[in-house]
Amino acid sequence: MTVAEICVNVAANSIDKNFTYRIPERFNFLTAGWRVIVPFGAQRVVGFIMNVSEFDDATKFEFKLKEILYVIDEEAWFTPEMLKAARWMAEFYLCPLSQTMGLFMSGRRVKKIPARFEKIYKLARPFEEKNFKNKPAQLRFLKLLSEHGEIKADKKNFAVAKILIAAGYVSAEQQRILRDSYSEIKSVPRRFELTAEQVAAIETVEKFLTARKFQGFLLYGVTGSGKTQVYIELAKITLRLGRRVIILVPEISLTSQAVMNFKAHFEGVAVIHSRLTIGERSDTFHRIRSGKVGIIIGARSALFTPIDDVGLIVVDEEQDSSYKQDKNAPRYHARTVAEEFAKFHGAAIVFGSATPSLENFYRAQCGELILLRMPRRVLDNPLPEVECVDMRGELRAGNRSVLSRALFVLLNKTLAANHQAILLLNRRGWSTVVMCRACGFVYGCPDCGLPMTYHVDGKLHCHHCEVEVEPPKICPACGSRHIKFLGTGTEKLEKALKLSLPRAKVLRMDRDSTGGKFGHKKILDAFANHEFDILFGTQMVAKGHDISGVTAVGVLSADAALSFSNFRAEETCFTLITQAAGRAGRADLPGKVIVQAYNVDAAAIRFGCEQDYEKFYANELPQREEAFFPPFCNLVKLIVMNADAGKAKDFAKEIRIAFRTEVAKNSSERQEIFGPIAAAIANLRGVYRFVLLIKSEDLSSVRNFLRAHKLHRRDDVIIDIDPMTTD
DNA sequence: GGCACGAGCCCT
DNA sequence: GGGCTCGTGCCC
Repeated sequence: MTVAEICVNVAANSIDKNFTYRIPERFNFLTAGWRVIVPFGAQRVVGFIMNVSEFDDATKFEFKLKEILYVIDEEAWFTPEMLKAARWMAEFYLCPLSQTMGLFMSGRRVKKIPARFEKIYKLARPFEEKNFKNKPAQLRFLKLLSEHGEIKADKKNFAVAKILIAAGYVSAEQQRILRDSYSEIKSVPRRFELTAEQVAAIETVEKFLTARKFQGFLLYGVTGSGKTQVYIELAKITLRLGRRVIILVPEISLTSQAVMNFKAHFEGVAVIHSRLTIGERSDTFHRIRSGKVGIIIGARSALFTPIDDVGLIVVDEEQDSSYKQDKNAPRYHARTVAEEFAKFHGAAIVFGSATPSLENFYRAQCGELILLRMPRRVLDNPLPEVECVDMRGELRAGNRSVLSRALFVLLNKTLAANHQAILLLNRRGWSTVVMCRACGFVYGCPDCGLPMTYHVDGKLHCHHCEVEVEPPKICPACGSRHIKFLGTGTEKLEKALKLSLPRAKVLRMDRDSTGGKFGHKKILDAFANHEFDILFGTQMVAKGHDISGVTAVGVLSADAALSFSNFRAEETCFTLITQAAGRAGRADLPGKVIVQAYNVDAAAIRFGCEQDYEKFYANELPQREEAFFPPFCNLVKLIVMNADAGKAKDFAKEIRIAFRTEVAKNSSERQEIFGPIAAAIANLRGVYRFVLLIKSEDLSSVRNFLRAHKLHRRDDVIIDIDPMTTD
């Protein structure tokens, strides 16, 4: 009798084991990696074969064995490397195996189902409250429905909805989820003379590529030092060896740029990211499987492309926090996962950055990663000159504008010379805070409580949950009419620029102005063609593009990031300044940068203006060690949730006590736990959230603890390994 | 996720 | 007593 160990594709934290099914004789070809349909309870679900084994026909199992019903594909969907990777991820991030397997299918969807649907409930006919006197849950649900119009089906509302559907009050519909499309980009190769440093970097990596041996590298090259050209040369070598290449960029918006660079040199380039349509994705997968593609470019989900024999993985701008999936499970860091995948494949992994993450630079110092330095710009272009402006001085001098006098002068000079400028202001919208002058009440999002931003459309937007509401005319707390709109976002900056530089053609780039297909690309192309003089916007204006006419850069509110009580605040601030400054003067024109800040003495601002990463690193590292933060510890964040604040807090305290007695006391390594404290989002749609923070030198004992208490199987606890924030 | 089961609750 | 609600635990 042949038996398969199967991971059922059911989205439930409570399932953390595989199930055994008999393989009928007609499916005797099945091996690990195939996708099948199996009976599961009363349902039929998709299952992934993890393992196949033989048993004596007389062998009795403790349970009644069921049979595999159907086979989905014509070949195994998962390669052995993919199975290994999914298993490793589920263990490392303490999430269900089906979830990490799902990543390799771009979600849990199965190929043969042509489109993606979600079940929603709608009100079918009006209801009267008096008819539901003894049915509080039904009434609550009906009220929610009439409020929101429609509600997504989930585990909690299933039972109530079923009753109401039977009674005719509610109808259920399958709603199709549609996605954006992506099309082809063409470009012409540019000839490059490699610098000595580029050649040295390429030769170092090449040794490991030809040996097909795993090794990690940190390509530390200043902005404009030609990192992309190194990636391209390494890709050529890898393809010559008959192996594949994965190029990761932090965001989907940066794929166009990367694709353009690579298409100039290679035929088989595929783009994979989460916004491809279903048809495009399956076409791309088909191209990859048929061996026509050697290079995959994309955001973090490109790691999960069905591809075998990977020889090189590049993680460009490796310090970027977009590589961490924070909002939903599995909360993985693409940097960590990419490196583990490289190990499975015997591949080289190259982390590239002008401002490496402290974690990786530390590892390079320790010799764990091989450090490849490129301290000079190509063609010996000079780094731009940076001037820091103290905005307190501007106020004292009577300048209340968002632009300092120095920046105003620089912009005028730049315009007069017919050059271009980039301004960075890392906040969207018009006003960043809406506050009552009488009592200090700050208007928060009805869902998550975070401060709401006023936009020119006249509404308050929550930048966290996309909620929009009308701004209050009177203060909801004290009734005062003195509502004040504070802080400056990109929309207000736009007006300020148009007023003070009326002849300049200005172009705003932020999440609100980059909607639709190729929103980013259209804006950057228009700017590169010099249809505009000043490009301004959020951090996306500072990321990885190379526009030759830009000689001036302004960083407004450079110290804004420092106001967050995050141990990475200094690093984020430093990186932003350096990356923005790097946009200036990349061609033969010298660049000039003005950094505006209040807190001009902060180390991040000082070293940022000097564009000196290593000084910043030398200053920051001892502080991390002193405070026992990464790279000196591993962080694990637990968010404990409950509609009852007391219950959530009590449970969190129980966990803390257990951790201290079971782990902290018995470990020879340093193990600490802090909290519970209210989470940054202290209340999400009526559910209270408390944070416990674990700092550990030995993650495995932390994982054992979490498993022993089955915390990873609960729906009221979020486990975030290597979180980006500590609240 | 979906479903059965059963303890507890209100109704007539 | 009976029907309904809602939480719990199982599914090879």
